[in-house]
This record gives sequence, structure tokens and C-alpha cells, in this order.
Amino acid sequence: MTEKTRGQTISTVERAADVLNAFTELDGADVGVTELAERLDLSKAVVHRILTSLRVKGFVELDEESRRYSLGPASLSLGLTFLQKIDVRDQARTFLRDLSDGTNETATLSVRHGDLRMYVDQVTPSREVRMTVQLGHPYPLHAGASSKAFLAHLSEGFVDDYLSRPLEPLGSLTITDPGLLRKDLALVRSRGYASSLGERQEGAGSVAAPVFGHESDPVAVISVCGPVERFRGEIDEIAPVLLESTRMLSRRLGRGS
Amino acid sequence: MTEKTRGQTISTVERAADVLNAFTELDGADVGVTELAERLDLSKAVVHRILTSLRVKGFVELDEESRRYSLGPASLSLGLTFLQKIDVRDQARTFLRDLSDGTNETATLSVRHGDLRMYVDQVTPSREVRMTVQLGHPYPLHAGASSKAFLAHLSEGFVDDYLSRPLEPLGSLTITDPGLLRKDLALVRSRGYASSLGERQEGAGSVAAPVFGHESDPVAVISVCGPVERFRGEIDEIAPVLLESTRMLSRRLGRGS
DNA sequence: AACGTTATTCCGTTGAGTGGAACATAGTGG
DNA sequence: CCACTATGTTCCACTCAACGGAATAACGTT
Repeated sequence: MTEKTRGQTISTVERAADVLNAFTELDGADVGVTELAERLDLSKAVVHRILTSLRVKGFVELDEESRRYSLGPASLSLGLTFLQKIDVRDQARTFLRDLSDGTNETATLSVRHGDLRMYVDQVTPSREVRMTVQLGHPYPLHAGASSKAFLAHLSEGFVDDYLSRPLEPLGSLTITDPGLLRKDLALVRSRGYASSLGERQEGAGSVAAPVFGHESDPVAVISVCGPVERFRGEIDEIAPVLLESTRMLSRRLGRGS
Repeated sequence: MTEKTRGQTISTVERAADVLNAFTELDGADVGVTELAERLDLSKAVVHRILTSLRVKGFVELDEESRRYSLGPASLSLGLTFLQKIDVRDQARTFLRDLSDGTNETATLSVRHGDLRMYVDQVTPSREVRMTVQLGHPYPLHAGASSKAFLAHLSEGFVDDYLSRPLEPLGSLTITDPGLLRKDLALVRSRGYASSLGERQEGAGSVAAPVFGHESDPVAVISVCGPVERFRGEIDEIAPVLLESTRMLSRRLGRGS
């Protein structure tokens, strides 16, 4: 599905939306007018006007000192308002904590929206070398353990559709061959968990398993991840603990409502 | 400060921003074109075009069945990206949990941005009659325990400025007299915590205390809140426990970085 | 002080957004 | 089953507001 863009739109609004989306792509770093203009291929004047408009409405903020823009409170409001609907997050928190404590690695929670997923929560261990993920950053469904854990448990039609489009690599280790990926997904289903060594992010290893509610599609995915050197050996240890967590959480979510 | 709106803006972008903000005001409920158009005093055509534009960019979603719009994944991304900067939230979680468990009431965490604050996290107890707050909804700084906990510990200049503007009531019990509020704020400072019985939300009672980092302004406020009937008696019990939590958290945040 | 860099504003042009009305699509109730 | 509403969507001519190139301002740097 290449986005049915039917219906009439307003280009100015789309440009403004692009500006906002640029902030997520920059992972929230502050940015100047010129940089944004180049990145989005818009004139400086336009970007400037858009930013001032968004500023008036609280979506971005301007640091008068550095003359650089960053996200504002209205953006936070928007996200939190959305977040309230995801009740998995609350339920999952204790499991993430336990998993992180038990494995001494980072535990994450992802949710999916269409063809992308994002981390919505993480608990990191207190050790010097550890992994932290980017909350809110959208990732595709074919790279990394969490993504594969989703994809492996979605409908055949969805997967066929997804695999019919080219699989963009995020690094040299991303699986881009649909055939190989299908084999991997079958393995994920049979073992109940997915694993990855550097597929999404070079240097990162991860084990992930799906969480189910009352629907057949997974409502979320929990992963345990960390530096790839440690994970080469740790996967087999971690998988059973992870699966126990996701099973318990799924049972809890299945009952409720 | 009545918003220095200087600089040239794009009205179309502001309209689009208003549309997005409307979703926060509606606390994330889905909404139709006509309703939005009336609420924002825009023509249906415009609202429709803005919504399709935002939809293309992922900020809103359209439920084809009900023809109603709701927030989309890009909105979530935006908020989570912002949220990452607030590390208080992670640190505070365990304290919220402990407070909620210990008091059998709801524990919340608020952050402030300029003249407003919002709840960014909450832990609710498992009992039938309990309170849940709206994450992400912006509130003023003069109504309710959490708000007063912030205001009481901000600079004199800021408070003077804030109180020079009219204090909008959120209900019949909101303090709207600057003199009375100042007296209350002095009390808050001397006792270390703020309390409210229905000032922000009728029927709700709350005790709140500030959390400090290395700056003099509070980085956050933790509150314990619940049905006002219970809170008339509970405030004195809860206050010491709450203060212990905020002191510990402040110590932890003061050390770090 | 002269320079480079970036942010901001000016201003005439024109293309893009506007709103009222027409059309389409449900859902309701007689 | 067909008016009748209420709502969502599109049309179209008008006009206003967004555009972009260039001028200006505000820095920081050498």
C-alpha cells in the first residue's frame, strides 16, 4: 500500500508537518533555520515562518540565546494524550523492570502502527556499558528482533504485502532478502522469540517476544537488548526468562476487559 | 507576559496547529469534521483539508467506518521524542509506585513549562473508587496541589508576574484572589507540601511536594490524590510519606550529572 | 573593524487556500 | 421504502495570503 493520498490537501500544512517530523528524525536535538531548510529543501523564509507559527502554538520552542529551535510542550501534550490509550504500557512496566534487573540489560517495549513500530518505554540497567533506545523513533518491521517479533505474528496477507515491497537496509547486517526473512520468521514462530545481532543497529544484540491481548495480532513486543558482544552468548539464557514475562503479561491483558 | 507574538506567521499553519491542539483538549477522543469546524470556528472545507494533510503525514488517523478522526503515530513520536529529555520520569517511577502502594491512592508526576504544567505519569491503586488524571493536559499554575507546589518554589519575579494576570477559575473552589493565594503559597513553603480539596477538579483531593535537581526551580512535582471525601482525613498521614519520597528523589537527581 | 554565518523581514507577484454551495453518503424515523 | 437530517467531501471562481529572492539585522570570529 503506497499511501492512498486521495482527497485534497494543503501543501502548507504538509510542509509544517514535515518540519515537526524533522524533529523526531533528529531525535529531539535542537536545530537552526538554515539546517532545517536544507534538510527539507524549503526556503529559509518559509521554514522561519512555519517555525514562528508553531512556536506561537507551543509546538516548538526557541532558545533566544542560541537561536535554535526544539520541541515545545504542545508536542508533549499530543504524545501523552495518545499514550493514554496504550494501557499495555502501564501493565508492562513492572515486567520491564524485572527483566532488566534479572538480565542486567536494557528491557524495551514497542508498539506497532501499520508498517512501523516504535519503542514506547525502556528500563536500563545500572552498569557502565549499556544500551539505550530512541523512544518514539519509527522503525520498519523487518529489521531487528522486536520488528521481527511483530512481523512473525501478523496475518499472512499483511506479511505478503509487506515483503512485496523492497526491504530497506538500516545497516550492512539488515536482512533484505524476502526469502531469508520468511525463513527467519518461521523460526521466530516455532521458538516463540526473535533474536538479532546488529540487524537494526550495528553493535546491538536483542531478543524479543510478542505480547498478546484478546486479538490475534500482538499488542506489543518486549525485548531485552544490549551490546552485541555480550549477546552472542546471552541469548539462550535470556530467551526463557523473556518468554515467561511475555506469557504472564499476555495472560493479564487477555483477562482484562 | 501576553505572548510576544512578534515575527511573521502563516495563518494556515496556525489553523493546523489549532486542529492538533483540539485533540489534546478533547483528551484524545475521536472527533468529526463538523464538530471540529464549529469548535475552532473554521469552515468545514478547511478543517477537512487540514485533516487530510495531517493524515498523509501520520499525525491523525481516519477511522473509515465512523468517519471520525483521532491522533496518529506521528503525534506519539513527537511526544516520546520530547519525553526522552525528561529523565526525572524514569527516576520517579519507583517512588510513584511505592507511594501509590503505601497510601492506596493515585500518585502522579507533573512537569512545568512556562505558565502551565501537565501530568506526565501516574500510578493508580487497585481499588474500585480511585482517581485517574489526564496525562498531557495543560493546567495553570494556581489551581490544585501540584500547581501550587510549583508556584510556591518559583522566583518572586515569576510569581509576581503570574499573579498580575487574572486567575481563571477551573471550578467554584479555585482560588482566584491573588492575596489569598500568596498566603497559601507561604504556607506551602513553610510546610514543604501543598494540599488542595477540589481547587482544580471538584471532588478531588490532593497533596503535592516539589522535586529539585541542581537548579533552584523544581524539576517536577509529585502528588498523591484521590476522592475528596477520603482526603479530608488523609492529608496529615500522607504528607510525611510524600515528603520523604520527594527528598530522596531530589537527593538522587542532585547527585547525578 | 571587516568578515562569514545565520536569522529575520520586505515586497511585488501569483498561485494556492478559501468559503459558499453543490454533491455524496450515512443513518433515522415515519 | 423513501423522505429527511446530519455529516463528510468536492467544486470552482475569487482573492488574499504565502512565496522566494534579496535586503537587513544580529551574531560570533579572526
